Amino acid sequence: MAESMKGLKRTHRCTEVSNANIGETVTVMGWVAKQRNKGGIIFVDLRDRSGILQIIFEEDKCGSESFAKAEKMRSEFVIAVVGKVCKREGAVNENLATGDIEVMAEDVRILSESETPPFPIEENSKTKEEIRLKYRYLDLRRPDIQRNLILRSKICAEVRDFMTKEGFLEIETPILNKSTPEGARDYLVPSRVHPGNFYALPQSPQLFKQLLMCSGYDRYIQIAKCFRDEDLRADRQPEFTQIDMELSFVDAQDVMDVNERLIADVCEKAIGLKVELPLPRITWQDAMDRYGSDKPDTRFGMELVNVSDVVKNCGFGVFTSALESGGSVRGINVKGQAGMPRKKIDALVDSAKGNGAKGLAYLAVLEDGTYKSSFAKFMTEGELDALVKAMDGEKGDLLLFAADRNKIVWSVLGALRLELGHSLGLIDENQFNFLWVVEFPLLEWSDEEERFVAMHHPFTMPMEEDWQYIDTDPGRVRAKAYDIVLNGVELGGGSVRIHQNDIQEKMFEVLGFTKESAWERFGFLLNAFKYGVPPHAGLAYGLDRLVMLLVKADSIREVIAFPKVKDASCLLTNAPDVVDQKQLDELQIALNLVEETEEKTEE
RNA sequence: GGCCUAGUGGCUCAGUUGGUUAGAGCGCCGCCCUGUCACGGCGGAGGUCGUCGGUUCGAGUCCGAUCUGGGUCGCCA
Repeated sequence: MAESMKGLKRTHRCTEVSNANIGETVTVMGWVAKQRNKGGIIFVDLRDRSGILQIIFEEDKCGSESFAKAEKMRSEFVIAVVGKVCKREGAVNENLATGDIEVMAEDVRILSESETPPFPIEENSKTKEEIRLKYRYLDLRRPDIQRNLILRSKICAEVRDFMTKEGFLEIETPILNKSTPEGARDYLVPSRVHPGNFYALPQSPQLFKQLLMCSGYDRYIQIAKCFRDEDLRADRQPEFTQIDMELSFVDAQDVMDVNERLIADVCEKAIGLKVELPLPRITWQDAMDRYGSDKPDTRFGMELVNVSDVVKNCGFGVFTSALESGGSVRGINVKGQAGMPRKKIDALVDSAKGNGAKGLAYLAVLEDGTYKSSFAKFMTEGELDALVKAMDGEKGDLLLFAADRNKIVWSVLGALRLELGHSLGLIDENQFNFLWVVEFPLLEWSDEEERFVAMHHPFTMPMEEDWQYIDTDPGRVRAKAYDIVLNGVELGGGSVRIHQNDIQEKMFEVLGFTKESAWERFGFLLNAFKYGVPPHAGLAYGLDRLVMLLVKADSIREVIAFPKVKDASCLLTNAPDVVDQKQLDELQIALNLVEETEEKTEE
């Protein structure tokens, strides 16, 4: 039976009670984590968001009524305890912050009883995520999740504090927006007042923050909810949070400078991590050439080596034909793995194929100096020696090669490098390697749409020295865009924006927009630019990813209070769900559901 | 949409080439216990093996489909 807390006021959280309070009477409230009944004495571990405090019940101290309540206490009962803080008579518990004290109960109330929870409320839960998310309100009681969310809150507070001191203004932008269907799929919201018309939830506050620059707010920041209707991943949710910013009268250097200091400040205050500044920088081209990725994990080596020149005249057709069709041959040196069993190598080949490779060539430098290789018979000894030398191959090394279009070679070897880095234990989990990737290509060829698309977005400023190639060789033009990467995860990205009409119009033209369609979609921004627009630049972080990495979680769901599962539904609330016909009628929406077709009859 | 992976008491798992009544730890319930903190002791309850279909004398185990989580590719300007 639930009792009232009338007349009681909590004086401390559990671990706020300390040695300094010995002899004092305190009132603590929280959840029963554990009850240990020794017969004449009952111990209760009381838990709240601060941690655990031991309560002790003895009948002659607390009275028979309270003792009877203590006897019936079960896990997750919510109780209030009034009692005296004592030094422990028994052994000290080194595992608890409050391990050398306890509260001798004098009065107790059971504020709320609890059914037995479906899974234990404890750290390092091994419970399936499905169940954890269904009972997320219980899962969120677990100390490690609580620490994650508390740290997340601290990071947000620190970001606001730091940025405010740097002269940034926090300004909210709308959630109900105009749909601009370039980029990710929009979440649409129907309008009751304008039947047949839809708002879109923001994928990011991009255009609004640029408008704020037009309006003279100079330095803007927002911790902004964003929405993208795309498939989920371990580090991707359909709704997520950005630390979004935009600055006027700055260049890329200024943006990176303030953000490095922000990162260093937040890391130090949140987890006591000292980040050395300035952060390393690498061009996009170097990142691809060395790591096969535009978000390199630099915590280990095994860099890619371009051996195209070495093998261009060799007898191995796979290599030469890749080169003839404009591709490259590159390799990685897996140190000391020449003895890798055939089965494992085959698994690597399969995973390379999964990433788009037609195959994967290997060469093991055995301890006796001979080679074991999938392509040795196609090459002369001299060619093999030259290749091994180019790869810095020593006795005991395993060399892996991919030959194809650059894009495929990079992605195959980049993925392989990461896979091997993890499986061979080459990664120091305590290392935090931040770096900037700069000078991204402005445009990217889309096979699907058979045109160039913006790699970042259509408002990204090209580099002056490359702008001359925009007509003759658009793929060569680099952008004033930068990404910040931590341990192989893209933490954030941004760019200097175009503020000149002629460049913007040219961009739209290159991207295949007609003048009309550009104005239809972005007219409000282009109009604003007619009335005096300052040069501006910005950046946005994925807050969830930042927190995830700082707490060393392996999924973003561990740092989001109520995340969605793989198919973007919520196991707790069962959203999304059907709605009443009445609601649809009001919106004048008729459903036109496509029936599941059965197309497995023939054969 | 593709590929990979998991589903067995409340939780986490084991379950051999298909073979009697499907086991363990934790949790839960009852009794006992005045210094426990992974408390301890004794006793007990609890499972149509995700679902449907098939093969078989016989299916947790084999086959097919399907559902539900997770990872990944596509996708994410």
